Amino acid sequence: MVTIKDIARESGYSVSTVSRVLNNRRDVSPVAKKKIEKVVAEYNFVPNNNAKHLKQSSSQTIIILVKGTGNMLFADIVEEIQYMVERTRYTPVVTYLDENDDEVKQAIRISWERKPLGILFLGGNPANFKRQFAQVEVPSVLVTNQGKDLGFDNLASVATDDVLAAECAVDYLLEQGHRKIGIIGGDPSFSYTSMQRFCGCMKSFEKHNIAFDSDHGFSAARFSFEDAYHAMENLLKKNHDLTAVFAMSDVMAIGAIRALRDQGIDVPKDISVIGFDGISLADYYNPKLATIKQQYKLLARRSVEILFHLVDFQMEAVHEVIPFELVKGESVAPIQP
Amino acid sequence: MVTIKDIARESGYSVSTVSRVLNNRRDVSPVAKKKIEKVVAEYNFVPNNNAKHLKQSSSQTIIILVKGTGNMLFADIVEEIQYMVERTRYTPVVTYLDENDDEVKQAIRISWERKPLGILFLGGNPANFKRQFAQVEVPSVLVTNQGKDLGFDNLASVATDDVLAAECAVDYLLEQGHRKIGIIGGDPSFSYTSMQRFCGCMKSFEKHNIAFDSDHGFSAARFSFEDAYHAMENLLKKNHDLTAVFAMSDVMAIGAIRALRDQGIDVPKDISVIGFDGISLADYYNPKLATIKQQYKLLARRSVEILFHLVDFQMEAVHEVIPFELVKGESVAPIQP
DNA sequence: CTGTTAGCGCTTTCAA
DNA sequence: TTGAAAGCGCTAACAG
Repeated sequence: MVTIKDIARESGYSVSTVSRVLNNRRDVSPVAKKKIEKVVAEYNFVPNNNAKHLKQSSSQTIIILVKGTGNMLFADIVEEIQYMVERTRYTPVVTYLDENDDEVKQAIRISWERKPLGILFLGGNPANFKRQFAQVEVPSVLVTNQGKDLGFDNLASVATDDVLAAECAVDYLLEQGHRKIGIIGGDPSFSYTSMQRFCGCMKSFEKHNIAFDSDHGFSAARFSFEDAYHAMENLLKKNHDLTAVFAMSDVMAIGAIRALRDQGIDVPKDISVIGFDGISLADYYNPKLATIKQQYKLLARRSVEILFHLVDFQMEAVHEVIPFELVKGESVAPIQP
Repeated sequence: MVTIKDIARESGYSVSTVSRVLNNRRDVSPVAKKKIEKVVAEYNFVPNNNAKHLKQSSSQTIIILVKGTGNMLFADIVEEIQYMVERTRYTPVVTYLDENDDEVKQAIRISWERKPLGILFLGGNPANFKRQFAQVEVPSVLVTNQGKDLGFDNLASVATDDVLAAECAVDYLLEQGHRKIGIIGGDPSFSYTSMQRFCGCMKSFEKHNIAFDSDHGFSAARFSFEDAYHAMENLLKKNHDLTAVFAMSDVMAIGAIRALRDQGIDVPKDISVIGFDGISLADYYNPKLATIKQQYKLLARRSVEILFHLVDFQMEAVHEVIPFELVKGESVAPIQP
């Protein structure tokens, strides 16, 4: 492999001058710059990042840590964030983590290896933050999860109010006359988000004086079509008089609708279904999904802006709530008396 | 940050012994191992990968290079590949590349930085391979793209026959009596895959002696719901007597169906639509998509097996074609005479 | 503007 | 079984 030394030798300059050119420093004569760039191109030289980051004491990098590759809402947010960061003097670096990874552990490792200026967390478990976030010294923003209760002064957050949004979804079903409502969602004891949304549902039921038996009315699933499909089957078995379902994500809603249709049950004529997230697929599905639309562009924009305030001006970490929107779609119908 | 030196000092052993323990070498006394592991845990020590890879002459890593985060077929394949590699003595590392990145350039950089044993390319442009793949010295497999014509002896391939598969899709539409067929796909001059699939369509038309005017009958789009939606609108404007559409991906098919329905056109009663890929969403959509199902599990399995043959036994690079399956779904109906 | 020098944290000989 | 020492390729003072 060709190294910076080779380039130095071939160009007749020293390694440091080559390094300067590679990093676009201005304290290099145009002649040297030109000559070195020529040799670099000729040899197809690519600097070794390991060596670079090993030595480098800081970078212009913003890390975007995405937990869950398959999350379509995150995909939209990431794209928007990348677009925004790219047009600043910082460089976005997207890193995808497995659902089972500890995002905070990874953040610690990455901060120490890459020395980023800031980190944006897409998805994440508050438990992991409580345990170790103190070791992350880099300004960070928790996106789509509230971080106020965590109380770290280098951790801001930008999120939809999951409790309120779920409450609103169930309110809508109740307003349409539904009383026998099923819930499909993530396991509240593992997924904080699911727990929040579940609480929202309960608030709505209580407000309307409706009894809800979670043994019967709730069925747990991971956030996939297939799991939701089975959860819906499960729900049908345990409840013979359901008229509506709240699914904690649009993907789940679609899995549920498929399960219903496969049993000859029409949506929304026989059973209404409302989802959560407002991913683009929701609009392309048949029927168009009723859902709680998270404003992904605004989530992205505010996250970046707040991170930059932390990075550039050492501003205080704020916790911002982004309003959601109830999209009525076509998958919910009123109960006919 | 705590480094290997700190661990050495605290444990009373030398840096080399610590390094041995960290890398699970067997030439360490159980006593030393135990003591060092205790200190490592206590200090929450994580080795710096930059330093590690900088020095390390080889690793047990298999790199999975995925071009296109949003590709749902790739998501399925990646998951399967990861699962397979994890249960061997190798470590899978998934790296996502932007659609605009040069995957071969990245492969060169990564080989040089990470010293992997092998690389699996998901997606990629033959032009990039022609230009620079010679510089990749690591055994590789091109997944979902044919690599036979490229003629590199360290590049195998495992793919669906795109030409044949597209031909089969159009054959099916013709068999159902359709004669006015529109095509939505990627730009054949940029996307090799799209070009292949387009050729397949042409073969079918020629075989059946059907004239096809690509100015009218073809509309280009990127592989997204939205682009396909507009491509479909476009197609409708230019053709008033369409009875069927071949979309080069399931995502495109869904975008197209939405566009049709939004104009009051029913699928499949008024116009039939067939997709390509066989992603899980195809089964969950309404109507269930007619599509060409790529056997993603088999693609994944054979890719890994073939790569291991290259790595472990320096076997010759083979080029395997994986059979596809025509799924009839519900989105294609015969023409009623 | 340019070169010399001293490491970054780790792995890997080589000796002991 | 262990340790000392020599770098991996690069950046970042510092001196000129």
